[in-house]
Amino acid sequence: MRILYVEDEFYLAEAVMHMLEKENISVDWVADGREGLELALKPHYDVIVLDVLLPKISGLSIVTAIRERGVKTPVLMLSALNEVEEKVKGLECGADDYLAKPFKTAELVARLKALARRPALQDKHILSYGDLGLNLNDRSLNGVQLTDKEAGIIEALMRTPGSAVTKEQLLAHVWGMEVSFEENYVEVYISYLRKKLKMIKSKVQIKTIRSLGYKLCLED
Amino acid sequence: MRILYVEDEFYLAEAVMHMLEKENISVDWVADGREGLELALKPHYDVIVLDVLLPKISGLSIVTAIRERGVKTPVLMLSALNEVEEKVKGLECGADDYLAKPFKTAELVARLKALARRPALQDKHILSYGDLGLNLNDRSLNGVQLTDKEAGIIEALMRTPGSAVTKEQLLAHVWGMEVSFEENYVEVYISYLRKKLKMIKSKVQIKTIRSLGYKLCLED
DNA sequence: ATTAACCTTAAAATAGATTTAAAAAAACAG
DNA sequence: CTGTTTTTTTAAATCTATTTTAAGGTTAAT
Repeated sequence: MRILYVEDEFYLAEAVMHMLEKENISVDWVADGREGLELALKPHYDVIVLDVLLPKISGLSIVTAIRERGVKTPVLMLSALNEVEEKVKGLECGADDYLAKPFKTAELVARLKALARRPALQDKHILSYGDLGLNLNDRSLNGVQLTDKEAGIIEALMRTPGSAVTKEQLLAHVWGMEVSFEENYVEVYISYLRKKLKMIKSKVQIKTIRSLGYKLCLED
Repeated sequence: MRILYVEDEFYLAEAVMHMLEKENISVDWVADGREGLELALKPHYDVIVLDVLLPKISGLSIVTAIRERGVKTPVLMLSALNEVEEKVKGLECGADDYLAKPFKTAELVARLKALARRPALQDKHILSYGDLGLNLNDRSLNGVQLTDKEAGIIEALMRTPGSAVTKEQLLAHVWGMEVSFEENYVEVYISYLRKKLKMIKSKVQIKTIRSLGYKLCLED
């Protein structure tokens, strides 16, 4: 099992890492919120453990941010005992479990195992493919805002992962039946989307299949 | 310190009571939900400890019921490890802390003391997001007074942190179903609220998602 | 090489959002 | 009750993001 551990108290972090490694859990430790967020966005971890109070970006903000971008890795929050409000907020933000400080390492291990075991929670308003997460609630793709038409196109592509979608289908899905095939709406919006995918630095690409349509695929 | 302990597992209850009495905590133990509710309504206790699963009336229902009747005694919920949904529900219902089973008695004692120590929670309804705190009692946002409609709008946004709320939802929430979509009430009040957010110098912003609605987000 | 399909871009048009101010209604104080 | 103040509603002017249109450049297939 591999976890990401974001914690700014050095001695605590060291002690915990030592114990976890005995349990055969490999730990990536960072002390800084910003760095933590960056790593948390990668899909490498079985569980992410976040301290609530962190330099630069709080643990709560990290959970919110990664959940908005469709990252579903289980999150365990750590915080000083009795900060009940923090706890509630943590769970509301999308954390999966909570542990009050100070804690027994044995309990941490038990909870980590429980979290790692459980089936990846799927959030129904997030559609994902590769490293992309489309939030249908606020029309954002990995955090960047899409317009109505952009979201319509990428949604259609993401709902049929791997297989091609014709231009006519896309037109029908986003603009409705009545528009003529003459218009180049689809080409224009595919171009806009590719620009945004590049901006996100996604590994997903929109591949054109000439005289047929488009499909999503992974780089290479 | 005196607590009410509602628990249907006899052997667990006995063990816990034994430990707590050593700590000089006097315990009233009942095994039944209905009886538990009756006692919980009395103001005799420093803390109420509730198992979630109980005969007749669940722990969750007990919290809801006593909070509705204005009882402010701190509540600690007990439930099997990893039932995260239960946990969230428990806290939403008005419980103050949560402990997963199985637990170390030492931890239970620590949390009981923490709960008993804390100032009687005055039910000042405060909703928070980022650096904002909306006081629902006097309709003030970080000290500045809001009007009825302003408060209604920001409340709806703050209750779904991070996710978008449509204009129709806002209209329905603040003005009721019957108003037509033609009116620009929402736009007007969003404008007023932004002015007040600026005045407060909050880091929270109201982001518009064109043709969809609004959501709260942090600066940047 | 030719041609049809596709890509990109930028300007024009539009739909939707913002801001204001004034009128109407409601709340409040004397 | 009456006048004053605050809040809500209405409406119009302004602004802006998104969509549409259009045109010239690029690519791939025969």
